Amino acid sequence: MPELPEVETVLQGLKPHIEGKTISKVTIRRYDLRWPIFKNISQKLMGQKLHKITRRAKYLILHFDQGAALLHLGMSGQVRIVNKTQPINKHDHFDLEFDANKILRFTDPRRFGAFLWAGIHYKDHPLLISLGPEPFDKKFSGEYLWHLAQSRSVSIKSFIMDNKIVVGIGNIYAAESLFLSKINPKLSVRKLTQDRFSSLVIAIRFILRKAIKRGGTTLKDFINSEGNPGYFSQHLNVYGRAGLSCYQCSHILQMIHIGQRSTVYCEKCQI
DNA sequence: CAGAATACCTGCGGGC
DNA sequence: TGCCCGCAGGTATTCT
Repeated sequence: MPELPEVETVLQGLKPHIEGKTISKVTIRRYDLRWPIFKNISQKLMGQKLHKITRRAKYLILHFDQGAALLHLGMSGQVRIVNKTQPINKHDHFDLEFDANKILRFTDPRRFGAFLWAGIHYKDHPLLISLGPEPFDKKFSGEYLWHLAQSRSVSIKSFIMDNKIVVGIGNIYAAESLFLSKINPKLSVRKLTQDRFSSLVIAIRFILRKAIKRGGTTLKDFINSEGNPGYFSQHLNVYGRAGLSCYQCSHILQMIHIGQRSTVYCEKCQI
Protein backbone atom coordinates (compact mmCIF):
# COMPACT_ATOMS: atom_id res chain seq x y z
CA MET A 1 0.00 0.00 0.00
CA PRO A 2 2.77 2.38 -0.72
CA GLU A 3 2.06 5.96 -1.56
CA LEU A 4 4.74 8.47 -2.39
CA PRO A 5 6.13 8.86 1.14
CA GLU A 6 6.58 5.11 1.45
CA VAL A 7 8.37 4.89 -1.88
CA GLU A 8 10.60 7.79 -0.88
CA THR A 9 11.37 6.02 2.39
CA VAL A 10 12.28 2.85 0.54
CA LEU A 11 14.52 4.84 -1.79
CA GLN A 12 16.43 6.46 1.07
CA GLY A 13 16.74 3.09 2.78
CA LEU A 14 18.14 1.36 -0.30
CA LYS A 15 20.64 4.00 -1.35
CA PRO A 16 23.39 3.51 1.21
CA HIS A 17 23.33 -0.26 0.76
CA ILE A 18 23.56 -0.78 -2.97
CA GLU A 19 24.43 2.43 -4.81
CA GLY A 20 27.80 2.03 -6.49
CA LYS A 21 27.67 -1.73 -6.27
CA THR A 22 27.71 -4.28 -9.07
CA ILE A 23 25.20 -7.04 -9.77
CA SER A 24 26.74 -10.45 -9.22
CA LYS A 25 23.64 -12.59 -9.52
CA VAL A 26 19.96 -12.28 -10.38
CA THR A 27 17.34 -14.78 -9.31
CA ILE A 28 13.82 -14.52 -10.68
CA ARG A 29 11.31 -16.83 -9.03
CA ARG A 30 8.22 -15.43 -10.71
CA TYR A 31 8.18 -13.56 -13.98
CA ASP A 32 4.45 -12.82 -13.97
CA LEU A 33 4.13 -9.58 -12.07
CA ARG A 34 1.88 -6.77 -13.30
CA TRP A 35 3.79 -7.12 -16.54
CA PRO A 36 6.10 -10.00 -17.30
CA ILE A 37 9.71 -9.47 -16.33
CA PHE A 38 11.97 -9.45 -19.40
CA LYS A 39 13.11 -13.04 -19.90
CA ASN A 40 16.78 -12.21 -20.26
CA ILE A 41 16.87 -9.70 -17.44
CA SER A 42 19.42 -11.81 -15.55
CA GLN A 43 21.94 -11.79 -18.40
CA LYS A 44 21.20 -8.16 -19.01
CA LEU A 45 21.94 -7.01 -15.48
CA MET A 46 24.83 -9.33 -14.69
CA GLY A 47 28.02 -7.37 -14.11
CA GLN A 48 26.35 -3.99 -14.44
CA LYS A 49 27.08 -1.35 -11.87
CA LEU A 50 24.16 0.36 -10.16
CA HIS A 51 25.25 3.98 -10.25
CA LYS A 52 22.31 5.49 -8.45
CA ILE A 53 18.67 5.11 -7.56
CA THR A 54 16.15 7.87 -8.09
CA ARG A 55 12.39 8.18 -7.88
CA ARG A 56 9.76 9.44 -10.31
CA ALA A 57 6.19 9.34 -9.04
CA LYS A 58 6.00 5.94 -7.32
CA TYR A 59 8.59 4.39 -9.60
CA LEU A 60 12.06 3.65 -8.34
CA ILE A 61 14.58 4.09 -11.16
CA LEU A 62 17.71 1.97 -10.97
CA HIS A 63 20.42 3.51 -13.12
CA PHE A 64 22.85 0.92 -14.48
CA ASP A 65 25.77 1.12 -16.94
CA GLN A 66 23.60 0.24 -19.90
CA GLY A 67 20.39 1.99 -18.93
CA ALA A 68 17.69 2.04 -16.29
CA ALA A 69 15.29 -0.43 -14.75
CA LEU A 70 11.95 0.62 -13.29
CA LEU A 71 10.69 -0.84 -10.05
CA HIS A 72 7.13 -0.26 -8.89
CA LEU A 73 5.76 -1.64 -5.63
CA GLY A 74 2.15 -1.78 -6.76
CA MET A 75 -0.05 -2.07 -3.71
CA SER A 76 1.57 -4.79 -1.68
CA GLY A 77 5.14 -4.67 -2.92
CA GLN A 78 8.10 -4.42 -0.61
CA VAL A 79 11.86 -4.43 -1.03
CA ARG A 80 14.41 -5.21 1.62
CA ILE A 81 18.13 -5.71 1.79
CA VAL A 82 18.81 -9.20 3.07
CA ASN A 83 21.78 -11.54 3.27
CA LYS A 84 22.11 -15.09 2.08
CA THR A 85 20.91 -16.62 5.32
CA GLN A 86 17.42 -15.18 4.91
CA PRO A 87 14.93 -17.92 4.05
CA ILE A 88 12.86 -17.47 0.89
CA ASN A 89 9.23 -16.82 1.60
CA LYS A 90 6.17 -17.47 -0.51
CA HIS A 91 5.94 -14.12 -2.27
CA ASP A 92 9.63 -13.36 -2.67
CA HIS A 93 9.60 -12.98 -6.46
CA PHE A 94 13.13 -11.92 -7.26
CA ASP A 95 16.57 -11.15 -5.84
CA LEU A 96 19.19 -8.76 -7.15
CA GLU A 97 22.45 -9.82 -5.58
CA PHE A 98 25.30 -7.32 -5.25
CA ASP A 99 28.76 -7.88 -3.96
CA ALA A 100 29.39 -7.86 -0.24
CA ASN A 101 26.51 -10.25 0.11
CA LYS A 102 23.85 -7.60 -0.19
CA ILE A 103 20.68 -8.85 -1.78
CA LEU A 104 17.75 -6.68 -2.83
CA ARG A 105 14.73 -8.92 -2.33
CA PHE A 106 11.38 -8.02 -3.85
CA THR A 107 8.25 -9.35 -2.16
CA ASP A 108 4.74 -8.77 -3.44
CA PRO A 109 1.74 -10.96 -2.53
CA ARG A 110 -0.65 -9.36 -5.01
CA ARG A 111 1.84 -9.04 -7.83
CA PHE A 112 0.63 -5.60 -8.87
CA GLY A 113 4.22 -4.49 -8.76
CA ALA A 114 6.54 -4.32 -11.75
CA PHE A 115 10.21 -4.67 -12.64
CA LEU A 116 10.97 -3.47 -16.15
CA TRP A 117 14.08 -2.88 -18.21
CA ALA A 118 13.73 0.59 -19.74
CA GLY A 119 17.19 1.13 -21.26
CA ILE A 120 19.03 4.37 -21.95
CA HIS A 121 15.94 6.23 -23.05
CA TYR A 122 14.00 5.35 -19.92
CA LYS A 123 12.60 8.87 -19.74
CA ASP A 124 10.56 8.11 -22.85
CA HIS A 125 9.13 4.94 -21.37
CA PRO A 126 5.34 4.88 -21.80
CA LEU A 127 4.85 4.54 -18.06
CA LEU A 128 6.78 7.73 -17.36
CA ILE A 129 6.28 9.90 -20.41
CA SER A 130 2.88 11.37 -19.58
CA LEU A 131 3.23 11.76 -15.83
CA GLY A 132 2.39 15.12 -14.31
CA PRO A 133 4.72 17.08 -12.02
CA GLU A 134 5.98 15.93 -8.64
CA PRO A 135 4.11 17.47 -5.70
CA PHE A 136 7.29 19.27 -4.61
CA ASP A 137 8.03 20.59 -8.09
CA LYS A 138 7.62 24.38 -8.22
CA LYS A 139 5.48 23.88 -11.28
CA PHE A 140 2.82 22.30 -9.07
CA SER A 141 0.87 25.31 -7.84
CA GLY A 142 -2.64 26.61 -7.32
CA GLU A 143 -2.41 28.45 -10.60
CA TYR A 144 -1.32 25.32 -12.44
CA LEU A 145 -4.21 23.28 -11.02
CA TRP A 146 -6.76 25.99 -11.65
CA HIS A 147 -5.81 26.26 -15.31
CA LEU A 148 -6.06 22.52 -15.89
CA ALA A 149 -9.35 22.38 -14.01
CA GLN A 150 -11.13 24.70 -16.42
CA SER A 151 -11.45 22.00 -19.06
CA ARG A 152 -12.40 19.21 -16.70
CA SER A 153 -15.56 18.12 -14.93
CA VAL A 154 -14.37 15.52 -12.44
CA SER A 155 -14.48 15.79 -8.67
CA ILE A 156 -11.54 17.37 -6.92
CA LYS A 157 -10.59 14.04 -5.36
CA SER A 158 -10.41 12.23 -8.70
CA PHE A 159 -8.52 15.19 -10.10
CA ILE A 160 -5.65 15.11 -7.60
CA MET A 161 -5.41 11.35 -7.84
CA ASP A 162 -4.89 11.60 -11.61
CA ASN A 163 -1.25 10.93 -12.48
CA LYS A 164 -1.37 13.25 -15.44
CA ILE A 165 -2.26 16.16 -13.17
CA VAL A 166 0.15 15.44 -10.31
CA VAL A 167 1.84 12.23 -9.24
CA GLY A 168 2.09 10.42 -5.96
CA ILE A 169 -1.25 11.15 -4.33
CA GLY A 170 -3.16 7.98 -3.55
CA ASN A 171 -6.41 7.39 -1.76
CA ILE A 172 -5.16 8.06 1.75
CA TYR A 173 -3.32 11.31 1.19
CA ALA A 174 -6.03 12.57 -1.16
CA ALA A 175 -8.57 12.27 1.64
CA GLU A 176 -6.23 13.75 4.22
CA SER A 177 -5.15 16.74 2.16
CA LEU A 178 -8.75 17.57 1.26
CA PHE A 179 -9.65 17.53 4.93
CA LEU A 180 -6.75 19.82 5.80
CA SER A 181 -7.69 22.28 3.10
CA LYS A 182 -11.40 22.04 4.03
CA ILE A 183 -12.49 21.02 0.55
CA ASN A 184 -15.42 18.68 -0.06
CA PRO A 185 -14.03 15.75 -2.08
CA LYS A 186 -17.15 15.65 -4.28
CA LEU A 187 -16.77 19.24 -5.41
CA SER A 188 -16.38 19.68 -9.15
CA VAL A 189 -12.95 21.05 -10.01
CA ARG A 190 -14.47 23.86 -12.01
CA LYS A 191 -16.05 25.33 -8.89
CA LEU A 192 -12.79 25.81 -7.05
CA THR A 193 -11.06 29.17 -6.96
CA GLN A 194 -7.36 29.53 -7.49
CA ASP A 195 -6.96 30.38 -3.81
CA ARG A 196 -8.57 27.14 -2.76
CA PHE A 197 -6.28 25.23 -5.12
CA SER A 198 -3.35 27.01 -3.51
CA SER A 199 -4.49 25.89 -0.06
CA LEU A 200 -4.77 22.38 -1.37
CA VAL A 201 -1.24 22.45 -2.75
CA ILE A 202 0.05 23.59 0.64
CA ALA A 203 -1.93 20.85 2.39
CA ILE A 204 -0.63 18.16 0.03
CA ARG A 205 2.95 19.20 0.57
CA PHE A 206 2.47 19.44 4.31
CA ILE A 207 0.99 15.93 4.54
CA LEU A 208 3.57 14.32 2.29
CA ARG A 209 6.49 16.01 4.00
CA LYS A 210 5.23 14.93 7.39
CA ALA A 211 4.78 11.34 6.23
CA ILE A 212 8.24 11.22 4.66
CA LYS A 213 9.78 12.54 7.85
CA ARG A 214 7.96 9.88 9.82
CA GLY A 215 9.05 7.12 7.44
CA GLY A 216 12.60 8.25 7.80
CA THR A 217 12.65 7.23 11.42
CA THR A 218 12.43 3.57 10.45
CA LEU A 219 15.38 3.71 8.05
CA LYS A 220 18.00 2.47 10.44
CA ASP A 221 16.18 -0.84 10.68
CA PHE A 222 15.86 -1.18 6.95
CA ILE A 223 17.80 -4.41 6.55
CA ASN A 224 15.77 -6.50 8.89
CA SER A 225 12.55 -4.57 9.06
CA GLU A 226 9.30 -6.17 8.15
CA GLY A 227 8.67 -3.18 5.96
CA ASN A 228 6.14 -1.32 8.04
CA PRO A 229 7.00 2.33 7.59
CA GLY A 230 4.51 3.30 10.28
CA TYR A 231 1.97 4.14 7.67
CA PHE A 232 -1.19 3.54 9.64
CA SER A 233 0.23 4.57 12.94
CA GLN A 234 0.58 8.15 11.88
CA HIS A 235 -2.10 10.60 12.74
CA LEU A 236 -4.84 10.38 10.14
CA ASN A 237 -7.75 12.79 10.42
CA VAL A 238 -10.28 11.10 8.15
CA TYR A 239 -8.93 8.02 6.36
CA GLY A 240 -10.24 4.90 8.08
CA ARG A 241 -12.34 6.97 10.50
CA ALA A 242 -15.81 6.73 8.92
CA GLY A 243 -18.49 6.85 11.60
CA LEU A 244 -16.14 8.39 14.15
CA SER A 245 -16.25 12.04 15.11
CA CYS A 246 -14.30 14.77 13.41
CA TYR A 247 -11.31 15.99 15.41
CA GLN A 248 -12.19 19.55 14.42
CA CYS A 249 -15.94 19.77 15.00
CA SER A 250 -17.03 16.40 16.45
CA HIS A 251 -19.50 15.82 13.61
CA ILE A 252 -19.67 12.18 12.49
CA LEU A 253 -17.39 11.55 9.50
CA GLN A 254 -19.12 10.33 6.36
CA MET A 255 -18.09 7.52 4.02
CA ILE A 256 -18.90 7.89 0.34
CA HIS A 257 -17.56 6.43 -2.89
CA ILE A 258 -15.85 8.54 -5.52
CA GLY A 259 -14.64 6.76 -8.62
CA GLN A 260 -15.00 3.35 -6.96
CA ARG A 261 -12.79 4.43 -4.09
CA SER A 262 -13.93 4.80 -0.52
CA THR A 263 -13.71 8.37 0.65
CA VAL A 264 -14.12 9.66 4.16
CA TYR A 265 -14.76 13.31 4.92
CA CYS A 266 -16.44 15.74 7.28
CA GLU A 267 -19.52 17.30 5.76
CA LYS A 268 -19.35 20.19 8.24
CA CYS A 269 -15.69 21.12 7.84
CA GLN A 270 -15.29 20.35 4.15
CA ILE A 271 -17.42 22.63 2.00
C1' DC B 1 -11.28 13.21 -26.01
C1' DA B 2 -13.05 12.90 -21.11
C1' DG B 3 -14.88 10.15 -17.75
C1' DA B 4 -16.42 5.87 -15.88
C1' DA B 5 -15.92 1.18 -15.29
C1' DT B 6 -13.07 -2.86 -15.24
C1' DA B 7 -9.16 -5.74 -14.57
C1' DC B 8 -5.20 -7.46 -12.34
C1' DC B 9 -4.25 -10.46 -7.29
C1' DT B 10 -4.09 -11.99 -2.58
C1' DG B 11 -5.07 -11.74 2.31
C1' DC B 12 -8.06 -10.50 5.74
C1' DG B 13 -12.16 -9.70 8.46
C1' DG B 14 -17.07 -10.33 8.94
C1' DG B 15 -21.23 -12.95 8.59
C1' DC B 16 -23.36 -17.29 8.61
C1' DT C 1 -14.31 -24.59 11.88
C1' DG C 2 -15.03 -23.48 7.25
C1' DC C 3 -16.89 -21.09 3.35
C1' DC C 4 -18.34 -17.17 0.71
C1' DC C 5 -18.28 -12.21 0.13
C1' DG C 6 -16.67 -7.73 0.09
C1' DC C 7 -13.00 -4.82 0.43
C1' DA C 8 -8.37 -2.70 0.10
C1' DG C 9 -5.16 -0.30 -2.97
C1' DG C 10 -2.26 1.73 -7.96
C1' DT C 11 -3.00 2.45 -12.42
C1' DA C 12 -3.28 0.67 -17.25
C1' DT C 13 -6.76 -0.69 -20.24
C1' DT C 14 -11.26 -1.00 -22.06
C1' DC C 15 -15.83 0.76 -22.61
C1' DT C 16 -19.31 4.72 -23.29
